[in-house]
Amino acid sequence: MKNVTIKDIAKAANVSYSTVSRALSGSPEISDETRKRILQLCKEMNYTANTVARAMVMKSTKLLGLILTGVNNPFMSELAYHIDRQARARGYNIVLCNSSRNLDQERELFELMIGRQVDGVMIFPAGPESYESLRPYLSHIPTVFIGENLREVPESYVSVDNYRGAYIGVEYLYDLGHRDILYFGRRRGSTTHQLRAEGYAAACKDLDLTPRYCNNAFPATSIKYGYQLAKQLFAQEKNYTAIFAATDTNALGIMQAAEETGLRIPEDVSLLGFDNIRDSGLPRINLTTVEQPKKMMASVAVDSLLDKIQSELAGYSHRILLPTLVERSSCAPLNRED
Amino acid sequence: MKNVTIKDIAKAANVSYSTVSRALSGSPEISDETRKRILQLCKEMNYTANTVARAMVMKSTKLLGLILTGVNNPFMSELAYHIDRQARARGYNIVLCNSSRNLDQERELFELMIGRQVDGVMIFPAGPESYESLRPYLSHIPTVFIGENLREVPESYVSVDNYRGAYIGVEYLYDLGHRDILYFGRRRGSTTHQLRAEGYAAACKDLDLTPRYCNNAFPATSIKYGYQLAKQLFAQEKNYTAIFAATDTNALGIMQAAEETGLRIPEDVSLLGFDNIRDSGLPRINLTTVEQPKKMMASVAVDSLLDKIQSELAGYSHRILLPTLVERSSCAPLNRED
DNA sequence: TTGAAAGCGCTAACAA
DNA sequence: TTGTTAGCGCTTTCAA
Repeated sequence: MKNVTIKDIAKAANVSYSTVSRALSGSPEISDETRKRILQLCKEMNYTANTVARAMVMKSTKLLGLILTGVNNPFMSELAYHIDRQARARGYNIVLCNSSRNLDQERELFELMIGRQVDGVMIFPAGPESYESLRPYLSHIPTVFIGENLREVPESYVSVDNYRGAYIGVEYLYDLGHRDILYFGRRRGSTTHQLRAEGYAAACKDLDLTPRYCNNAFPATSIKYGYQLAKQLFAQEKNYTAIFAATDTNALGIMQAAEETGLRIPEDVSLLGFDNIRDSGLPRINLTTVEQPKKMMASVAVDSLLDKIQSELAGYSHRILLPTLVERSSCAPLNRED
Repeated sequence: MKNVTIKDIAKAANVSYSTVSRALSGSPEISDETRKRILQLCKEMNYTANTVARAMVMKSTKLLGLILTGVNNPFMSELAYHIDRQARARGYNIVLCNSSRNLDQERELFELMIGRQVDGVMIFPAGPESYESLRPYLSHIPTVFIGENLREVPESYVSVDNYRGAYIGVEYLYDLGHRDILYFGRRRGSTTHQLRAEGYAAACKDLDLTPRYCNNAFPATSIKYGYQLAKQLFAQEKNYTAIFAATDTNALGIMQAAEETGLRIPEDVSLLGFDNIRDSGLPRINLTTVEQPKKMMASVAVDSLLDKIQSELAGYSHRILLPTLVERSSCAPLNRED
């Protein structure tokens, strides 16, 4: 079970162990002949370099922390997948942790990451308070936030232009003929949601539409909460022809409530989502939605982080990606009789 | 940016650094007074223990490798979530990697894990060949396989009783009145699938049913392949009243094809899945299915691995969990007129 | 081109 | 109860 070390190789090759190190690291200060001989020996003796020992002297673990609120969430699991691929291509591995949207845990995880000497961390924050809560650590370790817009905060993040996404969504519905568009699931205490609501409001203003809201007082966004909210909504009089859901999970909840209520989508009401999670493309669901480009976000997140690590520069960057509309079949043109 | 070390604390406290180490590790060979003083100082000076250095002398990184074919898959992302929670509760962290079902990458990943000195690895194998392919490493590092049954192979694994699951599924359909049950998506080259097919066949035999198969010649299981296969199937004459899909993703593909064909589920044909992935519980989908208990699998996987790590024992264990039926609305009773 | 030796931050055996 | 010291496996000066 004991692994063979550089010393074992040195002994076998009858050289000093610094020579072996040189052979392995591809240093030029070594003769071709000895290098070959040593490399050959390494293969034969089944040598695997000890990354931990190397990390200790190099002061770099080639490890990146990834803190998510939960990988089980389909949006995040896709993100995680792409982040792993991108990081690996750049020679790094991922230490994955879930905060369960809990600020205390989140802080604990950050300390853990620091103790583990990861070279940097990517974090999908538990909430808008995360920044304040994590601030003491941010000067100790390169960090990039993902997903949430931190706005004026002087830390790196990558996210989608949520304002613009909502704006695009309203335009799409408008072009389909809709004039009464309900914004469903507005939630306080989330910058992301705040920005989406602002984009919606702006588009309404520009297109001369009356904004209507169905606010989400629940502490989070989920299918269940979306469902409960929609049940209440459908019990009231309907003064809209289209619903713009703040998130796809909300939209999924709406679908369920609609089905039970006998409301047909898109015949009786059009439904537009935001995020384009995996579920939205499923048969029978086919939700038209504003997409967050997850693969791109992952790629940009890793790149930003590595830039930050390598440059030693204490600056920060805000990378805002443009969302696009993914057309499926939950929105229909409105034949207005006016 | 430079982190404070045990030496800095020692200097500040005016003690030797082994004393600091003792204070930190909760050793009894130290006076309460100095311990308190040191701990206080650590807090003030913002000391975080360097896990890498500790790992080096302790010969344990408290890191567990997790190799999946892809976290973006909903089944695996749930598994990963629970594995992280369970591992963390036991003081370990997860290094996550995706093999993309590629044997070469899988092998590379394994070497990487060994180099990183992880204490053990959990792997959802790329295929049934994985065991042979990874064999050379298995003696170097405690490993447990997840998901796939390896049958007679002398390595630890945790999986669901796929044979029994299929059997239960047929019984359920039988109790609903179905006598003509098609097994959809049988695939060679996967022990898991093989076992499910065997369970199906055995149940048919015991219940005096004629087994019917719709084989999957595609290299993997996915919604897309399920859809393509189902399209072919629905073009032929229908000699069954229920379809038992080998996996939920297959079932999802069937749903899509059925929709296009005008076949109603469950009115025209009942549909039963296997796995209970997250999507199956979505509104409008509501797939009745045989569940793999993911949380339990995660928990058992972590426990088995830690047992193996701690006991130093070179044995292995096969943990087979019992699947259960999750009833939703894709299966209907059959009113037979016989 | 190679070897000797220091040191990364920590634990633990041994001395005091 | 505390200090001294060796050593984990590696990289990297500095000498030879």
